[in-house]
Amino acid sequence: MKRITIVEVAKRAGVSKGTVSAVINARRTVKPSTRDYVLEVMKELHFRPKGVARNLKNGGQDKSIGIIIKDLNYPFYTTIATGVKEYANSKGYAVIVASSENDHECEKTFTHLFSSKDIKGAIIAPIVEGAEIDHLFRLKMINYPFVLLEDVKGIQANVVAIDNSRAIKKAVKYLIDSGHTKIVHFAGPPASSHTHERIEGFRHAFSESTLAFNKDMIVSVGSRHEESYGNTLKFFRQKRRKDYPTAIVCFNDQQALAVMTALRELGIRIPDDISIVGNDDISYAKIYPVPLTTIRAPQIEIGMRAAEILIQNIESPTMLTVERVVLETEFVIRESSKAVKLRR
Amino acid sequence: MKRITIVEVAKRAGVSKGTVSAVINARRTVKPSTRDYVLEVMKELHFRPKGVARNLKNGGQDKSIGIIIKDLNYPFYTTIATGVKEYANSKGYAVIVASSENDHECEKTFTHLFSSKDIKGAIIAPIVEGAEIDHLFRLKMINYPFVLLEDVKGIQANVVAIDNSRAIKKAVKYLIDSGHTKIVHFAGPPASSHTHERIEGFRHAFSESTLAFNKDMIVSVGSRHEESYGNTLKFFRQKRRKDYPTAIVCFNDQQALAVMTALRELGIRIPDDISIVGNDDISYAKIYPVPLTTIRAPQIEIGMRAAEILIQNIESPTMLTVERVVLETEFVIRESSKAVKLRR
DNA sequence: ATGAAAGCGCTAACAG
DNA sequence: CTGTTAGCGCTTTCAT
Repeated sequence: MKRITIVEVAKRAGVSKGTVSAVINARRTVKPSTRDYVLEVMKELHFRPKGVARNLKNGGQDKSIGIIIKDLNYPFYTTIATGVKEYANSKGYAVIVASSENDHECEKTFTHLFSSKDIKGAIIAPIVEGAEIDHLFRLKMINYPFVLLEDVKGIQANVVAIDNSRAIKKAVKYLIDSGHTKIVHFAGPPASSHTHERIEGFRHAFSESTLAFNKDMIVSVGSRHEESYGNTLKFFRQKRRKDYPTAIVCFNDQQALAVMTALRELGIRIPDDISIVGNDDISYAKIYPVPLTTIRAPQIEIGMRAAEILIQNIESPTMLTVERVVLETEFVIRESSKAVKLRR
Repeated sequence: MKRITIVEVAKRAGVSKGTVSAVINARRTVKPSTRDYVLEVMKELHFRPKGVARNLKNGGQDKSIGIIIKDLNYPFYTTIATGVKEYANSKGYAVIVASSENDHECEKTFTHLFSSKDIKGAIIAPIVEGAEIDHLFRLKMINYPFVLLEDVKGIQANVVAIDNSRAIKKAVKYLIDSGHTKIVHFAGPPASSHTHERIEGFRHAFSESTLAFNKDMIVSVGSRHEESYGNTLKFFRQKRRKDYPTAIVCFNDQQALAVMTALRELGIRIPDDISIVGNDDISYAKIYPVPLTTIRAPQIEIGMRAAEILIQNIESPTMLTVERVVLETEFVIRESSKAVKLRR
């Protein structure tokens, strides 16, 4: 059983391909009666014209780009996508978004899909774990324009990112400066490069202070809600109260929320007992149970810059040099953190 | 200046089209030295193979569907999309999402894009305002499978939706039963069909009670944050305290947040002075400044059902009968509402 | 290991 | 108004 084509329809309707084509395209040059009949036959045969074939002749003029994010439900990413849309739309590009949900296969699938559908280019928040990057090389081979939202080792490509290390450093410095001495970092998923960069930043902050860094200050907690919530509970239950940290630097705002929830459960007050600092500044951070002190990544700007670079590459007839832009973060102090009073 | 094709590359590299094709497809039948040379030429010419042409021969076997939502940053929609993914992935389909951002032209663009790229089908949260639905008719004409997330007058199509009217009715009934007599509805954007259905439900609830409905109980407030916030302020400022309602039924959770923010500004306490009821139950509703009493729409289930129907239609060789499924909502009581005590 | 040629399914002129 | 025909840019046998 093979696919039905325009030829079958033509034959069955007793007209020529050309006519069928005309009715598909709603051209007014077709006599209503034949038009209706052809339509009827199309319905009968359940004929679906193949877009790909239609586009071969004239096509390729649609302007569309794609963005592959890691989590459709994390506002950090959808806000970046909004930035992308903002710029892209202004240039006449439609943007479609796909989410890998942190699955590497999924990311691969989408890069293939985009290129094979002639989506003109892609912005990719890459999974960096297994360093499996054949699919990115493939894109390079076919000169498919793309920009990464995170550095990927081993490939030279456009990147727009933030300096995670510096961002965390700023936060830790603030904490230290405001008197905290028992600070821990609740790290993200081991597979994420963000996790490592942030750990690095945390560490560095100490090397620039009088406090000593110590491996126990890094606690692997993860970022999904259940996971982070559970790990936080565990962390505190196996500690005596006097060994509690006075400040927690969280991997991101999502984790911070789970941590807050757990602390509340444990009867630990924020910020009186413990200060919490998030990361990202998603739009909901300000309405958190306690409005969250956090490190703002300029999400809209990230999206816009990425889109700008991407579209430049798409429209350039020649190969452009690879760009790498690193955007600044901003430390936003809200109510989840405070200076430490002298010990009781 | 015309587009570079495989022919130019072949000519320039002194090989045949077939060979170039082979290197593009990373076939191992090409001698490394010629492969490298061809690659070089490709780079030089900045050649981007056209996916559309590649897919014409074998293609059309990729499994992909799209969903067009109205707001990329409203968790209600992204959660539906998550439901879609869940089901679709289990059937081997990739899903891409597009957001119309409430713009009708945008919706149209995406339906065209999807069908012309041979995305196999679409789930659409339609803008219903201007009843401009040529694009949907076009989809029907080419037998393109799609399912709507909202009824659209004048077109017979698959729909999976919730009963907005009944949902609100439940909420209002609860409010009335718990002693509220001064209830208002903050309505959504006039263009949305949800707005009208919800107003309808609000109205109906009264006809089934001893209280009388009155036009002033419906206040057009909108759903975007700034707008709702401003309108709420305005509403209360032009009223004397004793004329304040005791309960507000909000259009959706997003609006409810803006309303809460405004009330706080005005020194009105929730739920002591006024009860607030939202609509949707987005995941953040439970961490609102005051955890929000709301009407839960089964977002994941909506997505999954829609995907199921869509994929059935995609895979069926014959035309299936149109389905219309209406999912039940659930009233979730949290802390933003309470029974009314006898008047002070 | 590479070249030559026959399509893939549709659209776009032109003829008629 | 409708039929005819020549492609669109690539993939794929099948020879060589």
